[in-house]
Amino acid sequence: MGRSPCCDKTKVKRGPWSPEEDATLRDFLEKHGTAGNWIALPQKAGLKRCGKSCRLRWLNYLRPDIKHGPFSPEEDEIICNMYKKLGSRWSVIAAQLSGRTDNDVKNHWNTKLKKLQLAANITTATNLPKENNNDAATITLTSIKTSLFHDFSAPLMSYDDTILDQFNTPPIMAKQYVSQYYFSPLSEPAGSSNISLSSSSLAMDERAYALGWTGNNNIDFNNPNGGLNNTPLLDEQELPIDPTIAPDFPCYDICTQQTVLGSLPTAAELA
DNA sequence: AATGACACCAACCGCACTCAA
DNA sequence: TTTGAGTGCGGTTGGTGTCAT
Repeated sequence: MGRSPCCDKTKVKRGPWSPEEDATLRDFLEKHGTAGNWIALPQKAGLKRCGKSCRLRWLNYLRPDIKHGPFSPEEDEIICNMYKKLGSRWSVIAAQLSGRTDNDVKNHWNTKLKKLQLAANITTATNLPKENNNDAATITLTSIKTSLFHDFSAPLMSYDDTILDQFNTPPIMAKQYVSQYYFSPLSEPAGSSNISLSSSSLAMDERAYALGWTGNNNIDFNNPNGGLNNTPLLDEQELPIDPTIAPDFPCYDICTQQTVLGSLPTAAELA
C-alpha cells in the first residue's frame, strides 16, 4: 500500500512563487507561525499551495535569516571538509554555515564544488607510489570522470568553474581546460600522445596541487583504466604541500608551449 | 538575430523518521 | 503496539538566464 499524498495535486498551484504569494506566506507566518501544522497552513493563509511547498518556500527562501548571494571560500572549505567526513548530509553541513540552507549547500556542491574536487582528484589520483616516482603515468579524462573524489584533506585551490565544466566535454575542450594551467615537471616533449604526470611534482605546493602534471596537446580517451601501466587510478591519498619549493619549480605552460621557470602563478593570480 | 548548449537553482518528489492518538 | 499525519531530508527535475556558435 502506497503512502497517501499530502494534498490533491490537481487543486494546488505549483511552480515558481509570485511576490504576492511570498508576501501572503510571510505575513501569515509572522503573525501566526506554523501552529505546528504546515499541511493546514495554506488554507488558513489563503494560499492555493501544498503545505510542503509552503514549508519549503519559507525554509529555503523567505526566512529572514537566510543568507543569499555567493558562497565564500571559507564556506566552500567547510562544505568540502564536512562532505569528506559526512557525505551528503546536507542539513548537517548547512547547520555549520550561518544562513545557508541544505538546498543551497546541495546546489552549490552539485554545480561548483563537485567539479572543483573532481579537478583536484586528478592530482590526488596521480599521487603515485614512491617506486614510480620517476615514471610518467598515462591517464585519461574518462577515468578521471569515473574516479570519484574522496580526499578533501588537501587545501582548495582557486578555480574557474567555466573551465572545470570542460571536463564534461570532448577532448578539444579538455585541452582548453588544461591549457589554463601550468604542468610540471617537464618530462615529455609537446606533441606526444598522452598527458603524463609524475608524483614527484605533487609535493611542490598548493599551486601545483591541481597543476602537477607534465602535459602536452593530446589526451588519451581510450585507456579504460587510466593509471600507471593501465592500473587503476589511485585515490584517498594525502597530498603533501610545500609552498616554499614552488617558486623555482620548472613548469610547462601549455598555452605558450614554453617552459616557465620560477614563475608559478599564485592562487590569487590563477583566480 | 536566431539557435542550441549549458549552468544555475528553485521547486518538486517520495522515502524515512517522529510522535501523538 | 500499531497506525497514520506531519515533517525532515536527499535526490531529481525543469524553468530561466547566459554564452557560444
